[in-house]
Amino acid sequence: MDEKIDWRSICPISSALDVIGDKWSLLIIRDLIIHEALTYSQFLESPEQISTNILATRLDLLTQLKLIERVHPELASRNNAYKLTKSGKSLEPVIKSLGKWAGKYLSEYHSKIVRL
Amino acid sequence: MDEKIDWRSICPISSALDVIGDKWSLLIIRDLIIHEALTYSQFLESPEQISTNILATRLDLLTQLKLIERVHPELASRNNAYKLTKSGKSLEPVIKSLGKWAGKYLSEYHSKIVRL
DNA sequence: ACATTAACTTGCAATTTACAAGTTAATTTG
DNA sequence: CAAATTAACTTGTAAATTGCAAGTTAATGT
Repeated sequence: MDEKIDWRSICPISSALDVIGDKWSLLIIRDLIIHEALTYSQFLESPEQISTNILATRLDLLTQLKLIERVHPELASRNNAYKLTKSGKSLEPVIKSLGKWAGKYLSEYHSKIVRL
Repeated sequence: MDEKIDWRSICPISSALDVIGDKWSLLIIRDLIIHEALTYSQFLESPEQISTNILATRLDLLTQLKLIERVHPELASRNNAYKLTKSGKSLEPVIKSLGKWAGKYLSEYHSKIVRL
């Protein structure tokens, strides 16, 4: 599977969204910030309940763009966890400030939201 | 039009994505960071070419959640621009650091991307 | 060696998005 | 001030994406 991205413009913000502008990609990154390394089945345990086909295509795309990689690139995929690359790790401050924003400004609409 | 959000979990990151986890919402915010205030037609001029129905539904949702508001709430919609609220404005550092990330880590895949 | 399980893949229905065209009310123009 | 224009949407429908259930395959455990 070799996914090509259709870049909408030269704007870096738009380009970031061309890659991670969806409801799932940043949750994968979030899980890897929290847990350091996770296998395919472990991603499925997150409370948001991603479906298997979406998880597979997102892991592929994030791997292609080198936001994540296998812990043991030389080995077969079974029990071979994913971890963040430097690129993926550098999204950590973005994701954390997004979480802080949400805790502050969305709690009015979502009473159970956790505030970091 | 009264859109209800289906919050996937209590996680603030997940909740942020429930609202702005798509390819267009943050571009609307981006345009308002750059231009301070924009009308419906002016949003359509951005290079990414959002379609009219998507723009209308996103403007509604962002208005409902008070990330944006009308410049003149008391007047009719024609020529009545939108601007950021405090909530919307506070996404500015998130969006800018996302842009910086993209300029640095996506230029390898998107040769024309602009680096901030 | 046999059963189980992890990591996907596939098929299809339900949603969402994209594109084109149409509607309505507020200006602007003659 | 009547007619033409335009801003701000709305609607219809095709295309693409997502979500759900089930199936496949290879590795591992018993």
